[in-house]
Amino acid sequence: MYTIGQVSEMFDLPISTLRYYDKEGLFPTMERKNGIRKFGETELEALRVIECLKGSGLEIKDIKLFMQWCTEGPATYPQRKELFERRREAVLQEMEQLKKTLAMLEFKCWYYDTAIADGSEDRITAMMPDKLPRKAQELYDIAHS
Amino acid sequence: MYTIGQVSEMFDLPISTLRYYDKEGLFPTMERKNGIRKFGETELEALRVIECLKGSGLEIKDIKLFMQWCTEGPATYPQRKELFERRREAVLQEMEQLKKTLAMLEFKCWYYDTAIADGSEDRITAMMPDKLPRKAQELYDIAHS
DNA sequence: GTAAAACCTAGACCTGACTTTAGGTCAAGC
DNA sequence: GCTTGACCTAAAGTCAGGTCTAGGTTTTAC
Repeated sequence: MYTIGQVSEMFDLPISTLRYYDKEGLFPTMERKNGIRKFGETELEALRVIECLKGSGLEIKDIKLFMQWCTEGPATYPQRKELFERRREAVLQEMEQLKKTLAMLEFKCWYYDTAIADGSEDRITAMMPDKLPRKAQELYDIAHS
Repeated sequence: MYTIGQVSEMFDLPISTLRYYDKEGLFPTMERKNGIRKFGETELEALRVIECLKGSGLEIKDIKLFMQWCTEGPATYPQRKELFERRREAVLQEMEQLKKTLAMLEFKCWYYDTAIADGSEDRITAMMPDKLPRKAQELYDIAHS
């Protein structure tokens, strides 16, 4: 069993954030001793899941819902499974989007490298949008797809 | 030249958001006619860059700074290049993080699939943390790395 | 030439996710 | 037993990124 301060160190999260999560109902079965929170294995695993679901773009109030399901036994396994399935799809989409963002950023890196070498953007703009060097064209096409 | 309503449709962004971007200084050279905004090619390209930089996690006030540089000619090419370079690194990191998130989500999908089949989590928890089936173990290890 | 649709501004409001503050309680070391 | 550090609560404050409102102007279509 850990205190809030120990958990704060372990997860590198401010104590205020842990208390906020608790207030929002993210640790529905956490115990206390004289008012002081006792974080057990359940809460540490909850925190791992919170970071994961947050990273997938889920809101706190929906994470709370999941934590609630976890207290309701096997009957909620299907809901929980479906939640992770949907988050998985959201993350895959986000990754696709990031690939385009990355292509745009790399295109812009090439763009400014070239502009610096040339001293102006004139030569590049004359090549746009479809007479760029192979590598640059590929990035441009991904970014604008 | 386009009106704010046309641009709103083209980019699927609320008109209020375009006005907000303008107020925040993201279109520093936009023209007006009788007070009415005229979006030109410069502004459309600015919007593409805004979406890209926003997607990379950059804040509006920093995007504004970039747009400012764009009005200052070739002297700011190096800053602009460096900005894209840094955003590129941020996005690569974000992608790494998302891979872990995805592994966790897929692990949890497997977890609940198995729990549903078993009717309880007992058999799984007995296998944790390092006696899981190969595929599940791989996901678990990535997620907890 | 007039009505409706599309535009404008300033400023208030909203949401999510914290963070800070003020005032108090608990526990560990001396 | 007392001080100090770690804990507690409720409630207010913060910040980013919008969104909405009220009241007014401009453009477009008849």
